[in-house]
Amino acid sequence: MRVVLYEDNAAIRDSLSILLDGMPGIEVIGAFPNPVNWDRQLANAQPDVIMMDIEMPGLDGIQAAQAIHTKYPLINIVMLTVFEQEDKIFRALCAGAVGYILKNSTPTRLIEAMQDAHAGGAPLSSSIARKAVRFFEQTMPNRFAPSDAEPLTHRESETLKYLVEGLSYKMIADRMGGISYETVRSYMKSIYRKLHVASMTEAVAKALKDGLV
Amino acid sequence: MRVVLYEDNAAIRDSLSILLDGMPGIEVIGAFPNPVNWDRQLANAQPDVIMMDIEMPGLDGIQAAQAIHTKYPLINIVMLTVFEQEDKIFRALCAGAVGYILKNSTPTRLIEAMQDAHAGGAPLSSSIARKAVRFFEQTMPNRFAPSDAEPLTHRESETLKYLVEGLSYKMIADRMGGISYETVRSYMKSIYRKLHVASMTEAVAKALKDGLV
DNA sequence: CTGCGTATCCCCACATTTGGGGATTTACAT
DNA sequence: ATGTAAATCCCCAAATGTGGGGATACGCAG
Repeated sequence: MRVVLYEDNAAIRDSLSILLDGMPGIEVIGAFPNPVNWDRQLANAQPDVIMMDIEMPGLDGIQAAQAIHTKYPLINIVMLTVFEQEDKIFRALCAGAVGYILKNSTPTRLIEAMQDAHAGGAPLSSSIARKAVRFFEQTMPNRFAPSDAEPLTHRESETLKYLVEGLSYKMIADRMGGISYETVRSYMKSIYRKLHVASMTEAVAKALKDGLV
Repeated sequence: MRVVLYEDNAAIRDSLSILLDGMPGIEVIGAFPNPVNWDRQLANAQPDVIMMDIEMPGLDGIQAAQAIHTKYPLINIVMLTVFEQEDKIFRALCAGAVGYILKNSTPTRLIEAMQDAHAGGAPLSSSIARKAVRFFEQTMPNRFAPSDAEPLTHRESETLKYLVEGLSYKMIADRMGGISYETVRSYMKSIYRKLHVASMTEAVAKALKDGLV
């Protein structure tokens, strides 16, 4: 398991480096005080896991995580932080981080977390995992719920998808292979009936809230 | 810690009962083959944790979980299942379950899971936690992201909120204290400019995707 | 006091959506 | 073969939204 560290505090960075490198099966191939040059630093290194401090002077670890994750989606990024702040947790997870570990964790826990991340898990503390789980319920209470709604046909789903992308009837007609405007209208009428809505905005809101897209 | 079990297989139900009841600090106050009568069964019992089988003949454990969670939001519901099916996981979490444990887990792991749930954690296997975490990134890549968008004024946010609820300009005007249709139009124009959109659907989609509501 | 932003309102012309009717062809199952 | 569902197209009239201009009043910072 190849690891890269980003941590501004030199003492912590060195301790982590030594701790991780001392484990069999773990190799620290880079340890930097900040991720400004992540692109260059990761170009040759092919780390399996990155441990990223959130609080770094002058640079947001979460934004760095987002950038890195976009370019290297296979690298498992674990955020490291002192405090358990809900907003940062969600921002980190949305940015593509797979784990969120507190700095005061035991060395054993830290190593476990890295191995967990590498093995396809998501190292989160219990209370953080609970916050994440609660989020599902709060954000999408209907999503995946057993629904009694009539299922949309293939073309109707397609229409709805384009609608959510903000296209007008005319644009949708074009995008669906140059079919007629009136055909799109037909699909929309069916969608309205099946979804129990009466306007584009309602359809879009329902599609997004219920995960129809 | 007071526990109630729902599991149709009598053998498994009895084993779990004995296993859990044998632990110090754990008391099994009910064990039933299905949750049809959950309302009566839970009225007098005040369990801290419910272990709910997902696959029960004639009754969906997830729907039961939803009903129970709605009435008793403080009870920690842990789903128990044989297979790790992604759709069921998300449905369970959206229904209010806090954990998702496989039946082939070790007795130790099962007990840990119950204690974790009771302690405010979320007992999920590594791979399930990863799926949940991935979900954040896939569903709301922009949500919580540091945004450079112009902030909406109070009235604009209000307008956008109603828009997402599916209201028309006229209805929004009514809902906002009987202000003029033209005023709503003004707000919409500002919203379009600030959000870089040009239609109600785009505005709604952006509002929901970026968590502006 | 002189901007600046916010909140409120107005007009016109044009584009788009909505609700109500239809229609044909193809495919698939009874 | 007969019916049902999907996919495709059409018309009309009315409602609604969009883009372009304005306007007044209020409060607050410089």
